[in-house]
Amino acid sequence: MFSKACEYGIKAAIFIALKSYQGERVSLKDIAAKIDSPEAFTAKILQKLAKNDIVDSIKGAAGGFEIEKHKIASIQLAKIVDAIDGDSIYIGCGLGLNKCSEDHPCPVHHKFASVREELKKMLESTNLEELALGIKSGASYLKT
Amino acid sequence: MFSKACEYGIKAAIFIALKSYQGERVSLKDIAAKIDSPEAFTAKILQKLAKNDIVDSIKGAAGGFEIEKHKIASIQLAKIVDAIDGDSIYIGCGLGLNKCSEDHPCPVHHKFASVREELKKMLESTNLEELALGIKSGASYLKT
DNA sequence: CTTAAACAGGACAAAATTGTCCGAATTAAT
DNA sequence: ATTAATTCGGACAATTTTGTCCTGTTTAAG
Ligand code: FES
Ligand code: FES
Repeated sequence: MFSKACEYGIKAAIFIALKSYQGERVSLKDIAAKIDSPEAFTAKILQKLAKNDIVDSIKGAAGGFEIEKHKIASIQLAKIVDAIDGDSIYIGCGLGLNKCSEDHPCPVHHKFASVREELKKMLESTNLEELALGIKSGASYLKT
Repeated sequence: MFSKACEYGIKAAIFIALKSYQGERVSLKDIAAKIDSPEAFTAKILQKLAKNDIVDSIKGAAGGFEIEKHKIASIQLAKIVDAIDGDSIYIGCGLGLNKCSEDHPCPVHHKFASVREELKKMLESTNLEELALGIKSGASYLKT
């Protein structure tokens, strides 16, 4: 469904949000350990998140990643997915036609488009804050 | 969402169903041309569909692929997807945890699982016959 | 100022997916 | 029987995705 990069990106963002909520800045090493992801690969993904203004990266000793507290609740899952995987999941044809359209639909268009719309709505209506709270409360987990 | 292999597989199955409905057997070359897919790669996928008893393959001159008419309406999209991509799309965790479960859910589990369930229902409730009829009636297209 | 901790980013490597080629086997038609 | 049309399947190649490594830069602390 999502690429590995996107999975790591989502988990990393959640973890950073959680820590930022508690006023802590986290290092790459910490992130990778907590979400169980390859460190160097995760670094690339964090660069993308930083370039897309989803997380802030601070260089130098005592540096790391953080998200401004007031932004946490306003970052939707959709924004992260879009930053990493692009928008093909929202607008691409399920059977790989050049372009998904009502005028020239593939055989599964109508059925597929509604599921895709569900997914889109879900991603747009879910924000980092609620996801981070789930981790904090022990209701959900980032690994294993 | 689906792999390329799966996309080709679905389109191929629809085309074969359409022709079988009209009592015609189709060759690999024909299929690849009509669904706009690489021929040799499509051959591999058809072998998988044949091994999974979704299509029948007939060797030799005047050979090709077909689906028994009476089976067309009973072949669900889910069966094709499962044959080619496996069941990870149904049972895998959206964030890549080893195992999706209620007991140890990832942060998006509840939201994701319901979309996934929608997808599953869609795939299970859609059969080759209706898809083929869409093509036959000109309501949908297999390429461009 | 020096050092150590951290991110940035380019080059590289491994693995998975997608795609190609070709010889072998099968079958219908001549 | 021979030939031509066709699928089968193994080996290979290209591309994309995933993952690693190393050097450079930034910055806090001593
Ligand atoms: S045209 Fe295929 S999903 Fe819309
Ligand atoms: S645990 Fe992640 S989707 Fe169920």
